[in-house]
Amino acid sequence: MEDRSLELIEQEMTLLARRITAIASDKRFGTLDRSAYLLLNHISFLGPSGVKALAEELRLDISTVSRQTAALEQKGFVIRIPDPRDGRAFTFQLSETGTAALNEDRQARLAQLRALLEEWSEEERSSFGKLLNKFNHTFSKEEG
Amino acid sequence: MEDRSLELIEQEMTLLARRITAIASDKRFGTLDRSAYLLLNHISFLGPSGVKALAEELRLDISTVSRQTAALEQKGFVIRIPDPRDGRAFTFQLSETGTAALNEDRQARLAQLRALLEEWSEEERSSFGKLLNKFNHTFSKEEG
DNA sequence: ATATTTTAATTGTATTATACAACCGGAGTG
DNA sequence: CACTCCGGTTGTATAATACAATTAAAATAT
Repeated sequence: MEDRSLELIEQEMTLLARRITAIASDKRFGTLDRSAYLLLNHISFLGPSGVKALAEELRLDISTVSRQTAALEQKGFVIRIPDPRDGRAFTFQLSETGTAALNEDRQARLAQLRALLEEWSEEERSSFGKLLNKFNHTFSKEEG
Repeated sequence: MEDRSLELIEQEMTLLARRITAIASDKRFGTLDRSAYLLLNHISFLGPSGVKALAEELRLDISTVSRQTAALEQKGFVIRIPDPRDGRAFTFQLSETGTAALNEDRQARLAQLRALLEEWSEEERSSFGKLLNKFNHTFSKEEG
């Protein structure tokens, strides 16, 4: 295996993580805070989910997700549905408000990304998306 | 522009940021905490730098970097060098201890990444590295 | 030359994201 | 039924971060 590729990936990834976090926290884009967007996004992606599943997917402690979903519920973005088969468990699903807020935020982020990647070739964008996707999947397999 | 690529990039990036942060905070790899690694890494990359330059590069508030560099200095990982041309300014440069700690941590991260990307083709790894690098540069141009 | 403004950095304070540990109550199993 | 396991919440602590106020040096303007 070529070490240079690895080194480059490692280097760039470290920086990227910080930068993504920075723009994701930027209040100019949408109204949702970073953790809210992350969670709503994943509930939308996974479908109605309990805190455990969300925590695993996002590599967060269950207690963290518990608090964050409680906050989302309190703001009316998600609805807590008791699991009929298990008296302890719930799933959260997006409310209409939550769906609307998520979409609005997502559009804002997409617009920003679109501007950023304006000068990239279609081939680069497509390839980048696929590799990011593949990386996240690889990650899930090994770590999850 | 194809919206699907954008959407995929946006989606995966959101998740990726969370996952990278999670593994970067994992104490099993190296001894440096996340912010220490990030900073030492960038000092090593940029050469001796002041808090302002580091803050800009990492999109952090100057006060944050000031505290973090102070902590690094206190631990002996960096040395504070007064700027001879400006009585207010300093640069930080890596000490031997700092260099050693950084390298050790970096090796641990590389080993993990190597395992993760074991089954990828060399072409994929190389392409991923280049695209990440390009993305960070694009970012710097537009945002910085 | 002095006064004003700008700048590099630090420090005070508050917030958010997060983890770990203790706990509660329902589910599954011997 | 007793014991253990599991989903979730709550208490508590810490780390990362931002914004505002401050300090002192440098640059600029009068």
